Amino acid sequence: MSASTKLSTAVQALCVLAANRDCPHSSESISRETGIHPSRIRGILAMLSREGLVLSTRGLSGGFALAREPHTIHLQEIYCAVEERKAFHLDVTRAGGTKYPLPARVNGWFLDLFSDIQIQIEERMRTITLADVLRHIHVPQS
Amino acid sequence: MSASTKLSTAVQALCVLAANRDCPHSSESISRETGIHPSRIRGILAMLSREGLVLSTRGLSGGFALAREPHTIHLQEIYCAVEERKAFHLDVTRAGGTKYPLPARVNGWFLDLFSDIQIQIEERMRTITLADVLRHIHVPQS
DNA sequence: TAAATTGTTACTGGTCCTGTGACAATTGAG
DNA sequence: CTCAATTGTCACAGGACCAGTAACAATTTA
Repeated sequence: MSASTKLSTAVQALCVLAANRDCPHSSESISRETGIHPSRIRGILAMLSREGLVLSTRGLSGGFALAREPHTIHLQEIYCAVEERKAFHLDVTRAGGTKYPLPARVNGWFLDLFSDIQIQIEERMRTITLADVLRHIHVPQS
Repeated sequence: MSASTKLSTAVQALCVLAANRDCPHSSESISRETGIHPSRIRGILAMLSREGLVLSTRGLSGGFALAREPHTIHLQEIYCAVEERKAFHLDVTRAGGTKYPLPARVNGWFLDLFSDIQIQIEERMRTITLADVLRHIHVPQS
């Protein structure tokens, strides 16, 4: 698969944060709106926090909040924060080496093609912001 | 992942078939040139055979051969013959239903976006033929 | 009749993802 | 200060998918 549910979970959580920016949201409260396990939400929002997309504070009345305006948060950032692997990649564990020149050459060609496609996809995702998503799914922004 | 090694294996096998079109190639002989297990090659070439990309004959002096000219075989056909899953897809096992409207809406939006990207990728792969691959990896065509 | 070959199935092992629980670290309230 | 709430992180089990391999029936030719 190209995109795991992590990406969807991240966007859902960001939508919750964007819907009400007055106070931080706990993983519990986000879970109540999405049905996703709080621990999972914490794990994914921690990744977004490391990339500076959300702010997190511990302790009483702590929680998560958007770090920037929704129209400045791009889908590509969310994707890269959450997914380690490339969107479009090829498993080339079999190097081939000198014994089998054909697989080495074919895999090399594929790697070039796929990294090219990868760039195309990321460019496309860079044109979509969290504000666009909110508009499309009709979530009122505060 | 987006593309398994099946796609690479399929292209490698097609390159072997294209390099010498005079006689059918057995899975054994293709294995000797690629290092891939004969059973795996048979499985993948059976998929290509079902889609009409290669011809297969059993029995003595049987084997596999290209069904069409290399410049009429497009990468997109190979891909679709070999991969069940979409190149760019999202696991949306969690339907959400009426209890959680947010995930349902976000996942629906993602499905639209991804099928759009999928179309882009397939269009790109439709512009690449087996003959192009052979040229790029310097395999002489007979 | 026998040998060679494909087509298909089953099994094993590995990797990744999801869901879940647990607990230390941190922070604010009283 | 003490305690409760919260994040950050780790560990574990279960499932899905894939690669690699072996085995065997079906088919075809010599």
